[in-house]
Amino acid sequence: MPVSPFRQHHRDDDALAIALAASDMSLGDQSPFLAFDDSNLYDNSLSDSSHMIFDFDDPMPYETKPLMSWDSQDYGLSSSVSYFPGSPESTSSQLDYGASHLPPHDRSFGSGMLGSYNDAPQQQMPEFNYSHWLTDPEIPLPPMSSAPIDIPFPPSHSSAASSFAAHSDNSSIFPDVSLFSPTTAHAALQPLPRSFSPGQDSVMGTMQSHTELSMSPSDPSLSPPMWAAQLWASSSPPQRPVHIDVSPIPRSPLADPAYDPHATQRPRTRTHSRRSFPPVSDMFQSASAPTMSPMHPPLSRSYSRRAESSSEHDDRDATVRKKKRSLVADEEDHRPVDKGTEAPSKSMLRPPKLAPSAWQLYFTDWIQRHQASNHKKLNVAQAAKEAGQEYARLSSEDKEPYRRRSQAAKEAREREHAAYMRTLTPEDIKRENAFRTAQRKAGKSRRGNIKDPNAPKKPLSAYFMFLQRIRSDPELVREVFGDETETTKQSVLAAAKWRSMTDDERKPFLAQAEQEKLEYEAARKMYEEGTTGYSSSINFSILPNSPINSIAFPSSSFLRPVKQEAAGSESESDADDGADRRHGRSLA
DNA sequence: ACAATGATTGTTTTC
DNA sequence: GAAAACAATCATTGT
Repeated sequence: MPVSPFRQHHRDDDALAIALAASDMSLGDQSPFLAFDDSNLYDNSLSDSSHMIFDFDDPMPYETKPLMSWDSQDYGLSSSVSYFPGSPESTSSQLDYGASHLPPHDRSFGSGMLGSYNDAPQQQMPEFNYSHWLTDPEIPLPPMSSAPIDIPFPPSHSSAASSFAAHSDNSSIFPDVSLFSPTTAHAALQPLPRSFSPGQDSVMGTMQSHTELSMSPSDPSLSPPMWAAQLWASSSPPQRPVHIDVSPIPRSPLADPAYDPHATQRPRTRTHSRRSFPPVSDMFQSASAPTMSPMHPPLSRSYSRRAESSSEHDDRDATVRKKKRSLVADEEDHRPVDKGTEAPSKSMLRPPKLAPSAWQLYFTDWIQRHQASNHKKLNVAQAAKEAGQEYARLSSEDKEPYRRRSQAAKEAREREHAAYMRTLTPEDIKRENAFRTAQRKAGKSRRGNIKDPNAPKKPLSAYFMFLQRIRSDPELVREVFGDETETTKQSVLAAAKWRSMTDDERKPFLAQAEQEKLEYEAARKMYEEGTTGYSSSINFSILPNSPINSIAFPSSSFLRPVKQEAAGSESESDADDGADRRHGRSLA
């Protein structure tokens, strides 16, 4: 049944609070690569780059060493934090994440770890073999270079008044819309075409008055997403001016759950990128970043097996389950495309490797232990079998240290990966997706495209809004899905329900979708113009407390032959009567 | 192709 | 070859 809009206005605040909380949480996202600003970069505060996203166990970094001005410094650092899978004893010491990450440099070095496993002379730096696994969440972080922008909570007036205002206004295009989203509720106060910030000092105010700034939208009529509007609008009372030139990161924490004040202000263009962050670029260039330079053709052995697999090995038919691969001559490999616009023949991405699982940590320990006591070469398959059996026999407590190390590594890797993804320019992503698309079309891979984490998310369609609505309400779940728990079958049921609904019943969802689409378009436009620091990857409609949950749902009772057929009514306002009435009821 | 969902299935990771 | 993490898959509609 319809939910009172009264609740909803509190939800507006809730949504903001959630978003703030999310942004707050992301403060903990302490990847060193997020700490960039120019000063940091140039005064070699890379000191913390011990959270390596480099793949040191690859031969290449050594070969390319001369390209890296920071190498010696960082190598030293990395070794100091390199994690050594030592004995179980040393392992358990890892429980203390404080300083315990420092490896016992004694026998670990001597045994040469897995490096010596193959008698190859890669003792050059055996300790780097696992540095990419290294994760130490507690390595001291560099001082924050920029303070986060204070985002005030929305003023209380944004609550009750707005939706009522919208309701009393029948000329509104989407009469019901204010009920559905926090952004739309605010939109009621500040409709799209209007100047959305009362403060002259607001970011957008500044931008609009300096349209020639590279960071400002070229189209002054362009409105930001409503959430953004609210953001600055709500800062009115004690006006807290936010100038673009003051804040290096003109993005809204509210807007982006992944917001991180330490975050790199991601360069929008390649050239800008290279110019602004040479050390970073070099770093990524050498290890994790897309290989840009034609001087460095793809290596025969990639840095990352994962990356490699996404490129060179994508022709494994195993990855293609149902595609009937047309056996057309594979002509795409004949020309090593580097046109930029065309699909490259290889993936340029070098994301950080996966963190080792508890098992993997155990296994490397195992290998090392056996290597120390047994000079014969081990058969890896045999070793895995034996170690696997031993691992299976371990008690939960015995596994715990490994689990914890794995967990720490995983978290760090996650941060690294997120940081890495944020460093990708739209061009990088375009190129990679072109590659993946080509691979898919050739039947060589099924991997999906990657998404720009900085770009605004596509809005949900009306039907998906509808799905959200159902999933958000256990009662509706029961009503529509019955006992069906499989999501795919639920989709079928929901689709049937959707099809059975009248236009009037769909109206609120359509309106909501329409509204979010507008906001998305605005956000996208800003993003594409490179003006945005705020990219909302947040989708308000899916937040737990989203007002979408309050959309009146056409319950079975509602579906009974209702007289409100309003058949011929094609005008917006007429067609919305049903929804209005429903909300009206709940209001009364 | 992608938005959400989550159980299931297949792939990747280490040597 | 091991175990576990990761990622694709499915089913839907609308853009």
